[in-house]
Amino acid sequence: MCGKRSSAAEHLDSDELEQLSCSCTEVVFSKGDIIFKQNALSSNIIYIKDGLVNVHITGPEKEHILKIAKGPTYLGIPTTLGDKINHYSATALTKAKVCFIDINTFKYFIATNSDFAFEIMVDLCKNELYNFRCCVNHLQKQSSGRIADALLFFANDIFKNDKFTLPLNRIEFGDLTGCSRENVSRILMNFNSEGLININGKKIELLKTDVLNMISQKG
DNA sequence: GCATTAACCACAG
DNA sequence: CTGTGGTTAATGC
Repeated sequence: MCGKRSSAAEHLDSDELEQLSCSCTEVVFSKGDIIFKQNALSSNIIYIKDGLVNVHITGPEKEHILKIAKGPTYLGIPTTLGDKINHYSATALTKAKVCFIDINTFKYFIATNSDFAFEIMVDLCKNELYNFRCCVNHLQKQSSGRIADALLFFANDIFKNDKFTLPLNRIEFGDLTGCSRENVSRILMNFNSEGLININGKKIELLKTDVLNMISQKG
């Protein structure tokens, strides 16, 4: 039985949980491992129990990081139910425990348990709202605002700490924020010399989150 | 015009 | 892989 259940799975009864654990395969991925790949066939619902995952897509020009997902969370419901092939890839950024849930079992729960289905819908809705926000931010904020956003995101949502080690290199951080790698370097160094952050390679400490918030909002 | 922003290129640790 | 400097193009006073 799964130790880390989703809020949706809280609505399953013991028979259903039994059924879920029977149709669920747990895999442990190491840092850098590909969990699923864009353009490949997908036939499982992915549930991250634990770990950080990079969700990225190859666009017409270059690679773009859609989001950094932290377990416990579902991943790839849109890419599994929305089409036969994956529209994006997922790569482990840390060691990650992942469950592959059989799609037919998942569909069966959706069909027979409305509380479960509702929780899944809420999850998908929150995701869509988040993506809408990301979309305007990327289009309307300038580079320093987007980078401040990303720093605050890692501190507040991922690590719950103002001091953390960035799990990305500068190129990937650029792919996440929509900046060139050179610009990422420069803006980070600027923040550093202005005393907003303390940076040592990938180790970052946010010193003035109030100013970073200002920069994030002003664009 | 002049300043700002940001991408691209090249080169050095 | 990173940081830096020069160049260039677009945009806004």
